[in-house]
Amino acid sequence: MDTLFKSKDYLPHLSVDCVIFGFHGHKLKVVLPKLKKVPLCSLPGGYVRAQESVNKAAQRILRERTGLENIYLEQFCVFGESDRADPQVLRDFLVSNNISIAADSWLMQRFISIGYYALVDFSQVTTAVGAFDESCEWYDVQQLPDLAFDHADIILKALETLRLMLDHKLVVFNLLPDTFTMKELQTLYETILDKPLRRDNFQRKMLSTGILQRVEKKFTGAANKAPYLYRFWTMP
Amino acid sequence: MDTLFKSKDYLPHLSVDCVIFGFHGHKLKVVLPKLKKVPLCSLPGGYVRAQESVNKAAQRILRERTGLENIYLEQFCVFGESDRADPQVLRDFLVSNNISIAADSWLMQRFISIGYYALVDFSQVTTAVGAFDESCEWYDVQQLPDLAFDHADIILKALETLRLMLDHKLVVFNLLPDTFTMKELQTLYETILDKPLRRDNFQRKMLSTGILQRVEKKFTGAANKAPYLYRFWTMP
DNA sequence: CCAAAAGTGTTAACTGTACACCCATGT
DNA sequence: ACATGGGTGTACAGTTAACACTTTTGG
Repeated sequence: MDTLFKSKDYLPHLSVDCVIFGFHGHKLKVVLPKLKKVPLCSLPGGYVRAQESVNKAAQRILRERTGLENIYLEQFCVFGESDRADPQVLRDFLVSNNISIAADSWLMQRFISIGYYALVDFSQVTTAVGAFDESCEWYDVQQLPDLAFDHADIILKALETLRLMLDHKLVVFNLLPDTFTMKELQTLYETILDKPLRRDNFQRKMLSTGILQRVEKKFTGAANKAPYLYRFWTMP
Repeated sequence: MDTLFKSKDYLPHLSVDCVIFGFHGHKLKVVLPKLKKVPLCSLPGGYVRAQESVNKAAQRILRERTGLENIYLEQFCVFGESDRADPQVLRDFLVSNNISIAADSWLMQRFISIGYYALVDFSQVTTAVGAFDESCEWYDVQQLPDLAFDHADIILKALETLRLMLDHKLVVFNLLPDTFTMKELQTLYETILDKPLRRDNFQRKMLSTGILQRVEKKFTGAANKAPYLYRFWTMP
């Protein structure tokens, strides 16, 4: 492990954790790697290189986990409690995986974590299993697995921030494919806010913002009127 | 300087900068220490102790600068560009003050700064001049002096965040004395938002929140109706 | 009585919500 | 034809913005 992460290459005591949100099957999801040999998941995270900006580090970590570039990414909170990472959890992980590192290694020290959340198009992502991961999968935000350290708190705080953002920034389009139906957009809003919205008024509200471009009709084969497909209006 | 800040006592590469907002004479102000011997101000800041939470560190720094406890304090952004602190500025400061520290001292390294903003009652604060400060004064936010590093950006970002917060959190009362007139509260809002508000509607809106307690009348000796004094309603 | 500033009543404009109906599509 | 779900017209309610009037104070 020390050979992978050399202390002089990274800033000590500082980590970046990413809450990667996706939307699939009417559910809000997050990417969580499962740690090898211990029954815990963690947030995809990493360290900041000595000459790398923190934002760039977050982008790099995200790229390593999802293969995606140019992703909507926002720093939302710093987690700086001195006891936020239970050392026993880390020890269990190291022992279970036969990893021995010096007790005074920089990896054994206290870490302050900078939390980022990313909004990605679920269909575009192929999660990458890291060196210390058994798997790396999408989990329903409402049914999170057991998480290491304070990572459940971090996800909760990210979700809170996302809800606040919905009101005054149009960011959720990053969670959808290029074109989508009004119904899909509404379901996404309902999922994030965890409350039902009126179909008719939602449609009007969205159209009134002027950021939706009606593209074409979507014929699903279902016995009903084919909905329009919309595209998020971006400057050409 | 090395004798004051021992590397093992603090987390390296990590600093906390506080934007301390106050309100006086119809102006929004911030506390800024002026550096000794160089024509620059900086933000009141400090480092995080090895076993101290980041929030606690911010509180401590604030206490050292203003003497106040239990202050409204909120972490708002991390500043993590690798080139955010111009090394020449730091060198000039050190040379001008005849401070010699090793080129590889932890203080000469790159720092990631965690930005906090504080809202304080101007009249309660007596600013404390630090060891490396020539002075420590209140400055008008609209007329900031020259600032070291990226500290002007940090103040701007803090102000933006404060404006956003105005809408959905009642925080500004921390900037006012215990009792105040409706006019003073309105002026504060106008100053932060940098736009005029209607006197009549503002009054109604504030009263409708139910958080204002009418206390007594304030006779100023002016040739007009004496305004009521209000108090921010806090649980007993 | 007048000027100045505080407080309140009233109305118009706007926004959000609910109910309705019409439209398109496949069985 | 009809069941299903998408799209839109409209009316009602609640909120916000604007104007006007009254009240209080000292000169």
